[in-house]
Amino acid sequence: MATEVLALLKAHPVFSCLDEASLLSLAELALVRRCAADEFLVFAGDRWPYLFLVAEGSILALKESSEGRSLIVAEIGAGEVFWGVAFFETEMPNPVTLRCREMTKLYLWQGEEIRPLLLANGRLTWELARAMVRRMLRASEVIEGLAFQPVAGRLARLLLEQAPPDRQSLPRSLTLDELAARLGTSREVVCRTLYRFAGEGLINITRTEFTLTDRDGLARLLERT
Amino acid sequence: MATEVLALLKAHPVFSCLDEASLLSLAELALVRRCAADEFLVFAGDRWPYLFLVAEGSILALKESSEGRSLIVAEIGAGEVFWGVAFFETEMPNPVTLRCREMTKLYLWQGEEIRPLLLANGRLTWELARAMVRRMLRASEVIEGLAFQPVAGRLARLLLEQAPPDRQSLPRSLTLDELAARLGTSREVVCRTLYRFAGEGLINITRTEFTLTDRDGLARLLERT
DNA sequence: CAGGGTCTTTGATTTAAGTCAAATCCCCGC
DNA sequence: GCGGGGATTTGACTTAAATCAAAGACCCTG
Repeated sequence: MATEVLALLKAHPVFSCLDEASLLSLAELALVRRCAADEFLVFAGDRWPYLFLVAEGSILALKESSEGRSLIVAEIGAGEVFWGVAFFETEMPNPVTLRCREMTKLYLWQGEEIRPLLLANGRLTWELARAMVRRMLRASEVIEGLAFQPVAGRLARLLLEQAPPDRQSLPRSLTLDELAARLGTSREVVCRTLYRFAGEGLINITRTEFTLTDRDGLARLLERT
Repeated sequence: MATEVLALLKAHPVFSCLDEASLLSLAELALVRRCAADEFLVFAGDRWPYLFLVAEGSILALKESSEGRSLIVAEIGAGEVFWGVAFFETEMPNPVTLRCREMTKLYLWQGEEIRPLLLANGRLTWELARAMVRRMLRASEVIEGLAFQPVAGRLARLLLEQAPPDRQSLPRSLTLDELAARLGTSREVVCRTLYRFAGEGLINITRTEFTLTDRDGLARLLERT
């Protein structure tokens, strides 16, 4: 089955720089794992020294507060790489919990196993560093939203992101609780804000989908950053 | 004057892994820059492809909202490295503004100049990646604070961090505005919260310093994460 | 030592958002 | 077609925090 990993590696911006031999040895070192929806990969606070590549499904990186609220900080979809902090800093506990959003298949590599490859291959490590920077940019957006934007602004942005730019409608695939976790608020507030948008003619709400009737209006809510 | 850079590089966890020759060529490629207090290095939104090492002074990484509020997300002190996003992702605008907190001297390297060194030297790139992970951990704490903790909790943490663990008192070196920017709130709220702490017997306030009279009490404010 | 400027403190008010509770809706399997 | 369970919606209430305004305190300079 090494064929699948190999194909994934070859197609991936981080790994595609490797020569055939390195790709093969990487493929050999890979561990496979399948997780059911809602299954946990790591809990925040655990040490978890793995780098991984999602083959199918997707994984949520989230933080939980002791009062039971949670905040989703990233979604790692098929074809993307992510890592536990301990992959780099061996003794450090992970700052986020990783949970599968759906049935997910992933390949992982333990830190010590592939460190030699990284140390020997500057290009690979460089590409990995770039992937890290891109994650950091995302974290940066989260911080900006939490610090400067009211819930309405964050919700508007989420709606705009989720709806494909060409289409105006998006199916209600996320529950209010999930939306709330992505915004860092509660389901009630999300619900009210959605209906406020509807009242202002920005969106249309039906049981099965949202329709963005005024993209510019939504975008205007973001300007106040 | 290449001696100073060289000494700094040798002492630094990221660069100390290099051999003498690489260190020398790095030292030669270094640009020096001196900045006055409050001088800006980059504005958020600019492209800025540099990696830098602070020799003296310190630099604040901050975000600003259009309403004039600002949030300090990191402080880069003497001996530490940091980078503009464009150092890794050439076309990306920087997510934070960098501003000198005081008279600061730093050495910087332009992306293209030292990329060959990084690509050729996996160990160096690896150590840089680790430095990135440590910054990411910090960002993660910021997110957690903003998402789950009230201002009081964030302030308590800041006080505990600023006071050396052995001493109980810390000079009031930061203005209320600076404190507010570190917490993501306004000076008035910081002021009130400080006096609330004083009223609860957690700290003592004088014009020149704070005294932590009840560290455990402050720490208890953090548990509610 | 007077005066301007910055920083701090306090009060009054408003507002966004969190919380608790309850009603309703809807999907699904039996 | 019926009942149960999760998800949604709405109302009422509370609270943390933002905002606006103004008064003090302090420091430096001329």
